[in-house]
Order: sequence, then structure tokens, then C-alpha cells
Amino acid sequence: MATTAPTPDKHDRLLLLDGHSLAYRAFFALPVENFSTTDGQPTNAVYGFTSMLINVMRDEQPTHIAVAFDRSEPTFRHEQYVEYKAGRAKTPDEFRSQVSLIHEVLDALRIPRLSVAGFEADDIIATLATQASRAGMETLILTGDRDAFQLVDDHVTVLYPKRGVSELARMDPAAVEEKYGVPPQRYRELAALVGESSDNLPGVPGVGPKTAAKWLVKYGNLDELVAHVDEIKGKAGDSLRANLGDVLRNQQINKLDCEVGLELTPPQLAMGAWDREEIHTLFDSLQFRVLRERLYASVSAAEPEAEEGFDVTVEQLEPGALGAWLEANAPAAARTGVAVTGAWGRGTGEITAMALASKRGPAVSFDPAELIADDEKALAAWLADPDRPKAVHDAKGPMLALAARGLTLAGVTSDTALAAYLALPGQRTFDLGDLALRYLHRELREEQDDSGQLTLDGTGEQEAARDLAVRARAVAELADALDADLERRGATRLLHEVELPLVRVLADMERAGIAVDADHLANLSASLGGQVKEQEQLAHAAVGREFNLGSPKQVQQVLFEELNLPKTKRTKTGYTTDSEALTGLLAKEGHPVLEHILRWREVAKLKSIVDSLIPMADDAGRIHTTFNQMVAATGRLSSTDPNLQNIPIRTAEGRQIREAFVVGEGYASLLTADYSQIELRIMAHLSGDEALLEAFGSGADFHTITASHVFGLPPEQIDSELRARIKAMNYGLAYGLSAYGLSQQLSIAPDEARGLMEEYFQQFGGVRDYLQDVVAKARQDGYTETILGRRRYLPDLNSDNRQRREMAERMALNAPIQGSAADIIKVAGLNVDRALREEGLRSRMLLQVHDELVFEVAEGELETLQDLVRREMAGAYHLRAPLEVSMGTGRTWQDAAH
DNA sequence: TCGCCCACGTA
DNA sequence: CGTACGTGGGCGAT
Repeated sequence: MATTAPTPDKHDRLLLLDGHSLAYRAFFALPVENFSTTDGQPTNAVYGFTSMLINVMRDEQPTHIAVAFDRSEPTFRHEQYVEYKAGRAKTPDEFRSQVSLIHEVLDALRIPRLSVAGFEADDIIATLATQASRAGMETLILTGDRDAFQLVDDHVTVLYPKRGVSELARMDPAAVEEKYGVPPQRYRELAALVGESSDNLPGVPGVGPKTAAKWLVKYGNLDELVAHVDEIKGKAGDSLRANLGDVLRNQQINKLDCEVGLELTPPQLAMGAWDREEIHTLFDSLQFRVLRERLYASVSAAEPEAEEGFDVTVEQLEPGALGAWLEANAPAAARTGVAVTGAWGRGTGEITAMALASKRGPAVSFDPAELIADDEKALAAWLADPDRPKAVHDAKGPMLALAARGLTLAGVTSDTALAAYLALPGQRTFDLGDLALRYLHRELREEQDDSGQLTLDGTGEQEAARDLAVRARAVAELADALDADLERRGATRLLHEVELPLVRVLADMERAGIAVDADHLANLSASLGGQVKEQEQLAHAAVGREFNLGSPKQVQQVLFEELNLPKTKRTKTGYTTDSEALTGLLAKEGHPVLEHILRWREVAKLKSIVDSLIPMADDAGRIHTTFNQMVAATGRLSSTDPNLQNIPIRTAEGRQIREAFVVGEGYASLLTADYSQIELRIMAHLSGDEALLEAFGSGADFHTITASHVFGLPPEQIDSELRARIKAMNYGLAYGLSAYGLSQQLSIAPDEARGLMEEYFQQFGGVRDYLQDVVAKARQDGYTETILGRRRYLPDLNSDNRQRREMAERMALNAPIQGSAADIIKVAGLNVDRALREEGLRSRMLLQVHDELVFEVAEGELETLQDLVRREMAGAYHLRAPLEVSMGTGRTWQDAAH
């Protein structure tokens, strides 16, 4: 960041923005319903303002920048005219809460904010523009306030939002004259005649811009007009004479002050480096995704943070020389960065190039497919050698691609993406370039040589090789930096003993895939398709016209406007038609279309799942999901393409889909093994509540036992109704359930729900204490922690916005519990995998579904496998409420349910 | 074509 | 006004 102000030259461009006027425009241009975070913080003004800011920085490439804000204190204009800006509608609360967010955005972007008591933003802008012109700078003013037009000249241009936030009118002298019929220096006079209702400055009644311009042109300026006011004929002339006082007052008031005392001068407003980490954190919390991309894509000039790139020499190897090179340059003593290009997914992949580079020394780059046999052998041995340490960025994909060529990747002592995930679990993407900038303060590019010139004379292929070598070196250096960071965060063991070894286990599961019965899927699709059609026709018949059942908007139209059914709960854009609401309507109103909509949704959803699965099967009839190890903020895995962690199970029809997942050829059956109530056991363990621990120790049904405590009845008198209530509580507690939420879920009065919770905590006070302590500690530390030290950072625990704060509190309650369960099943998966190898079993692990593992059982191994799995899962972690595992086997995933 | 919203599947 | 995910269709902005 520049700390000394450079001497301005003629290329310097100063961009000045009027913070309030732009934010206010954005606020009314963008519907707040569409721009709010999931926890209810409105962001339309922040979004619109930031969007305009990014666009104009991209399009205008300013070298200097500042944003001026109004103050709430009265200004000199109020002293001149007490009615100034009177009668303005009160600023909406949704707007006010966003101003400080705009300040945060600007601070993160290192853009100076200026405001001075007694002056408006326009005066600050006028002052800076005047100073900039004197200093020989060009000035651009982005504002929604037309008063700024008076500043326009050859060096000053106003960018005025035309409509919305995406289109700007470029107001130079010619444009002002074209639009208003007078040059910019006369604009003030024109405005004085016409008046400005938003400032409560009435003009001459009956005189609009056209007449005012005509007069000013005729007499040259306002003074001359006033001098000849008696000559003006007609009604307009009478009106002018009657209101001359207002006009002169307006002219006084709308003059911008160019002599405001400021702490910064234009040369000191040079654009500096902005903080990627801050922007990430802030945009994450504002849930800005697109803007972040746009910012990174378009305003790269604003990143002088990286002073240098990476210095690499790519050696050209003769065929047959790779083995010797690896001995010399990729030894056991130093970690080697491995960078790979290619494509991977669905359990396989392909590598098109690979580069190797340690922190120092030469790099190589090659296409593994083009190596001669000796080199390939040397590479294979090196890759597979666990004693040759390697660092890879997001190793699972490359591992799959290598495996597709029969190559094994071992000895990965750092996966820089995975390490970054443990350091910053809330982030969704872990781009190598971002991390290099954040941790190494270096750009992902080749270092310039001493002459300051890039050696850009190579072929495209050579450049690609150097780029890849730069990535390999960056990974090697980043690995050390992240090791140090994780050590500070107490996550070293979690990385080395859990997440890193898990990469290979997940890759193996993805590679194996799970077999599906194509005929069964086709039959399901056909029968569901028939039902979809049938329900559609029935729904149309019930309404008397056709409409699209898949469109919530059209469904709303039908239900609430045409059938006049009672309105449901509001969504951002209307009234909900979700199944809960429609079921409620059905009970109350009983209109037949409701049944058909609900039923249609059910079968259409199932059909879409079936239809998405059908083309996923490979030639061997197996489906290979991709497990993502770095998206869930709590530490869980997720599954995509297809998501095999949300295959239906609740309804009988849904379970038919599970019947399509079958044992593959060469194997005897499927085995599923899941933890019983793992999250509740963790809650009991973490809280140390003796009564709850005892309930788990008793061996009887957990919900019944806890219910008998709460209601003071013997277990045999707990009916299903009472059990259901306590079951909802037991689970809800781990999610931060409120009395209101419980009352909704159980359809009971809020007071009754509150009473129920009180009774519960009477019996299980340790749980309440624990839950309170978790939040208090997290507020103190800034993060929660799981049993294996996985953190989740929750800065919003200290937010002054209640909605955000309470959301963060619920996350804080849940993260240690859900996250610890994730820790445990990860350990279980690792231990099962290791035991399978040690005992030489052919059976293999196929899927993980949060608390469940699915296996394909080899002939004759069922009992051995069951013992092994039970042992390893139950023994994965010692909880005071011991882990229990239940298992089932069968030909299909459904048959293996239990 | 893209991104957002709604709705809904799982743990 | 209960957490964590991913997918797919509709629809408006682009």
C-alpha cells in the first residue's frame, strides 16, 4: 500500500462517490425482498452500492478514490433556510442498518471515507474536485444528486445513475447542455428557478427546465434575468416576479462549498491494496457471491499486495532422466510440491500435465502419458513412496486421475486446500492463487527477472509448463505456511491423522461406486411418470384450467387469487405453498386441488431423482458420487453429482428408489451400519449430564426414558404422543430450538411448549448449563470446537443485529455436536478401512451418509465384516454415552435397512 | 445464459 | 422463531 503520496501527473484520475445518495438510490432500485441474507439482514443498498462501485472501478480504472458521506448534524444550509430538506420521509430502518455495512465494505477495500460536520457530501466532493483540477487531475463524480452538475467542466465529469444501479449517464459539459439547454456553470441557476422538491426548495410555479433554460439563454445568466425581470411576459413572468425571493434563496443554498476543510488532499487518495481476507469474510457474511467474483475479475489492478511472484527454473529433461532428477531434487528430506492439470470426477480422471518443485531448486513439468517406460516407472515409484513427502492442492481429484492410469499417490503430507479448510472452515472455495496471496503475499505468477521484463518468448506449451511449475512451487511453500497456521489453531493432528488420510479412503469409495439396477430405475421412472401425468390432469380438472404445477408463482395465483383460499405464511416474494402450508389448507378448506398438488410434488420429486440417477451409471452399471471434504462448515462431508446422501427413505415410494441400489457383480450383499442417536450421545457426553448419561446406560428406549423423567411417569405409561414430544425436544435442543419453534412443531400452545422445556431442564439441568456455556465460550473465543479440535468461527455472535446474533448462537450450539459426530464417523471410516486392509478382506466401503456407512460384502465375509465394522465404529471414540452401532444386510440398500 | 428463489430430499 | 447440505424447475435479469 502506498503510504507516500505520489506526485500527480496528467494520467491521474480521481473518482469521488456520494455514499448516501448512491446507497439511497440502490435501496429503492433493488427490492429488499430479493436482497437479504438468510438471517434477515437487508443488503439491497449495500449490494447496489458495492455493485456500482465495482463497475465504475472496472470501467474507469481510477488511480485515486474517495467516498463522501453526509452527516446527521444540520449543515450551514439549515442555518440559511430552516425548512431545508424538511418534510423528507424518515429514513427507513432497513436502510439505516446498511450504512455501517457500506462503511465496512469501503474499509475492507481501503477506500477512504470522508465526512465533515456541518457539510454535505456534495460539498466535500466539490472541494476535492476543485483541488484535483488545480493539481492537474481528472475527476469523475458518481452521485445521484443533480446538484453536482454545477461542477462539470473539462476536467470534471459526473456519472449519474440513469435507472436502477447498472446504467450511468456520462455528464460532461456537452451532455449537461444537451439535457438542460444550459452549460454546467448555469445549471445552479436553472435549478434555482425550477426548484428541488427533495430539498424542500420550491421553485417558480409553472416554470420547468424548458422555460428556465430559455430565459437563461436569452439573458445570459440569472443576474441579468433578475435585472430584466420586468420584461418577462405572460403567466410565467408573473410567477417569476412573485417568487423571486425563493429563486435567490435557492441559488444561495444549492451552491456547493468548495472550501471545506479536509484531512486528505486528492493526491493522498491513491488507491491502495485491499485485504482479500477481509473481503472474503465480509462478502461471506453479506452472502455476496457474484459481486466477489466480479470484484476479483475486474479490479485486479487494486492488488499491489503481491510484490513478487515465484522464481522457478523449469528443467528440460532428456528421456530417461526423470529417475535421476527425482533422486536429486525430490528426496525424502524435502517436501515436493505437485501440481497437476487435467479433469476428474465420477470416480475417475485424466491428467494432461504434471509439475514438480520443492521450495528451492529446479522444477520439472511433463505429460505423464508421454513418458518413456523408464521414466514412467521412476515416476510411479516416486509417487507411491510414502517416504517421499509431497504437497498437493486438493489431492483427491489428481489421485483419481492417477489411479485411472494405475498410479498410486502416497506420502502426501500436506493438502493445501484441505489445510486451508481447517483454518477457514466457513469459506466455500480454496483457490490456490487466493491462498498464495493470503499466506505468502505473492501472486501466482513467475517472478520477473532483474531487467524487470517477463520472459514471454516461449511457446504456449512452455508457458503452460512454467505456470504449472509456479503452482507446484507455490504449493510447496504454502504447505509450510499452512502447517504453521494450523499449529497455531490446534488443528495439526486433525489434518494429519484424520483429514489427510481420509482423502485416499474417499477416493477409493468414489472409484468403487455403487451398483444400480437400471431396469428397476426405468420401471420406477415410468410408473412415477404416469402418476405425475395423472395428478397433473386431476389438478387441472379440479381448478378448471391448466397451470404449471411446478411453478410456485402459478400455484399461488390459483390458490390465493382464483380459489380465494386463505393466505399462508409470507415468503420473500409472496405466500408459501410448501407442503406444510398446503396440508394445513387441505385440513381447513378441503379443496381437492390441494391433494393433487401435494401428490404431484411428491411423485415429481421422486421422478426427478430417479431420472437424474439413470444416466449416471457407468458401463459397469455403477454410480460414482463425488464426496466433498471442504464445503460443510461443521466438518461433515457432502456428496454431489449425484448426491447420494439424500436418497429418499421416509416414504414407501421413496424407499423403492433405495431398492435400485444393489450389490454389484462379484459380491454377495450390501451391509449398512449406522450410529444410533450419535448426536444425542455426544450431547450427553459433552454436557456430562448424569441423568442423560444414565438414560443411555439403561439400555431401554432413550426417548421413552427421558420422557418418563420429564413427565414423572413410569416408562410403560409413556404413550407415543408423550414420547414424540420429548423426542422432538431431544433432537431440537442440538439445533437451538426455541419454545416457539417447539410449539409449532408439536402444534401446541407456546406456553405449553415453554412448560415442557422447563420440565425437561428441571430433569436435565446439565444440558441447559452446557448449551449456555457453549455459546458463552464461543462468544469469548470467537469459535466453537469439536472433540477433535475442529473449529468453527462465528464472528456474528457479537453482532448488534439480533437476527444475525441469534442465528450465530444456534450455529454455535449445533456446530460442536454435528461436528463431533462428523469427526467420529471420519475416524470410524479410517479405522474400518485400515482394518479391512490389515485383515485382507475383499469387502469394501462404498458410501458415507453422515452417521451411516454402506459396504459391499464379498462372498463369505459377512460375519467377519460385521464384527470388524461394529468394533471399529463403536471404538472410534470413547464417549461417556457409548457409541452404539446397528447394522443390516441385504441385496439392496433398502433390504439392508434395519 | 445466469443467478436467485422456492421447494424438498437426507442426516 | 431448529442445524448442515445439494438438486431442479421456474423466472426475471442479462
